[in-house]
Amino acid sequence: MQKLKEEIGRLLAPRVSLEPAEVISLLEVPPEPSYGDLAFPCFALAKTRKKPPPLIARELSEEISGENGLFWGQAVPRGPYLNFFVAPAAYGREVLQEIWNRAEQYGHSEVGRGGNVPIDYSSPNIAKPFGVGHIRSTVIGHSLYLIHQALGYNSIGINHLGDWGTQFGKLIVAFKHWGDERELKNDPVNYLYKLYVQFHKQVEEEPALDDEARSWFWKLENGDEEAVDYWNRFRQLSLDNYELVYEQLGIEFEHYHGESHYNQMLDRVIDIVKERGIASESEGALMIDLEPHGLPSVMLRKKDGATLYITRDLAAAIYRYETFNFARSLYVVGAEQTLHFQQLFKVLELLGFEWASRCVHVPFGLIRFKDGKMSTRAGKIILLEEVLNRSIEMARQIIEEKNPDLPDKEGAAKAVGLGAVRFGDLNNDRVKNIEFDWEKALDFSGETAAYIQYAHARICSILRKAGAEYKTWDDSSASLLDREEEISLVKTLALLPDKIFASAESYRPSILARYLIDVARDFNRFYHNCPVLNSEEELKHGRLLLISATRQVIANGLALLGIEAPEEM
RNA sequence: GCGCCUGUAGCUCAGGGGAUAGAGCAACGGAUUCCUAAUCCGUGUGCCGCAGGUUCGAUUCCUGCCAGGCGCACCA
Repeated sequence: MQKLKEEIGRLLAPRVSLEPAEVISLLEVPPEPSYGDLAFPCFALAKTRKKPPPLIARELSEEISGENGLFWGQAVPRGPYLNFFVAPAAYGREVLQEIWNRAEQYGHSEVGRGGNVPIDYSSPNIAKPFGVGHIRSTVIGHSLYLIHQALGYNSIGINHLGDWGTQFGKLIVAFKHWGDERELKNDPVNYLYKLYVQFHKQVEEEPALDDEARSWFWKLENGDEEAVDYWNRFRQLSLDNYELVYEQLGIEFEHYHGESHYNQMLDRVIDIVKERGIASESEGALMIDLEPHGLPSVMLRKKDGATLYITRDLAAAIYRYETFNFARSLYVVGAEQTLHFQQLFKVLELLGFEWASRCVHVPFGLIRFKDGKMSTRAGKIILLEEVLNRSIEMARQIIEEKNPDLPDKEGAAKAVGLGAVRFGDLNNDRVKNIEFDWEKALDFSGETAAYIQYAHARICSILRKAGAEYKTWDDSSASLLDREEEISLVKTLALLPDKIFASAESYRPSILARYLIDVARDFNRFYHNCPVLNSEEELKHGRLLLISATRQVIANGLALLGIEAPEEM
């Protein structure tokens, strides 16, 4: 599509006294394929030419009627638009050949120029179970990691574990009051979670527990041996549990720098803030006044000397800059923390760090039940493990029913089951809240990962049956694709690079996810109307090249969403 | 009270100054001598939350309002 645009740009630019780049940026895709493939709107010319746009469109079409386009067949005026139709032979050959040549690299680029992009994602709170709420950060973050990598950035996955803070005081108190060593050994994470919930129930009757918890956290921050000992055990037990989930999801992090990692930097952060004179003491606490900037003030140090979340986040931000000198620094964290990040970035700016503008909060909506928000404290939560297992089980059942002779049922069930869960989090705009619904989470029809994976598997099946002699590039075969279903599929395949880029620039993997649905839909229409293996020799070769390119696009796209593309299912 | 986000078909959601506003689900009806029917084709539905404003043109941009969600100093 890019070459077509460039050609139109060169052609039109001198006739409308604009730069080719300006013409290209004006081009749009008509709402209806029958109107054409690219449209040049003439509204902008109306003022300078003092003519109504429809007349300009007609005149332009006459002016260029003698020109022969390489990639466009004809240019037809329609109302205020000049509509260009692609020349199927040249265009199809061009697109398919690019995919053929670049293969796994198709859609990738070097725009990132190796710039470091630390991505803070997943980042669960230690000693709390990994619920479906965390999966959004994990899945979206991981996809952004892969997408940035594909654009030539050096992605750096950081699991900013919530392994510090008052919650550890609470856990220690709960464990000392009600803890049972045997139960802890048995099922550590769920047991710690039980204690956490119990603490919050009990504190309503015994408010003193809160003070006790605060004091234990104070001890922890001051290196009390017993406190540190508890902390170490709770932390390690939780980590072991998370790693099982990450392994299942195929995710690895470059760094497991939790909040505790920044403890030794906190004094320096406080010093820097004092040096710049933006902090002040208030009722014994250290504050930064953000009121002049339209934000609530933040507290860096409590009156008892303990630090807060934002203090550690400041340390983390500075650490990331000093370590990675990043091109961008992403925080894939829930929308409920938007204010926190506004405050964080504002403080960085007040500290005079020009790189503050390169820090980006990538927020996402909550997962909710029909009757309200999930809450770790209240024990209202669905475990991710359970969702993943049920999803895989459901996929297994469907395979048993539809394709009982499949050789690798287990592999396919895993790919489809995990893909469904991931896709559910990726296909809608991330800022919207999601209502958790088992039926929807386990539905494999319609706009789902399975729809895309199925198209991929069907293509693989056809390619397996085709002889080896078709596994070569052939110019003339690739030029034969002129049916509507073929052209429309080719045009969709041409969009992958744009979609990957757009996903990165807006930090929205949903753009890529939705695009892959379009690819699969276009393929299915083609598949139902155009026989491949039963076609006449040269056309058969051309169609094999087309579906081979389609397979490549789906495989490349799904890979960037972290979803497997099985060859059979 | 203040701030941020959301409001599009019965449901879940795409789209995003311009050409008749689109998918999936659900409902109903069709398609398999043929490459896996997890598919495809057809049928119906919209004060694009409300009211103003900018514009040749607004569902899209601006302002106000309404509704829902989230957040607002010793949690993370």
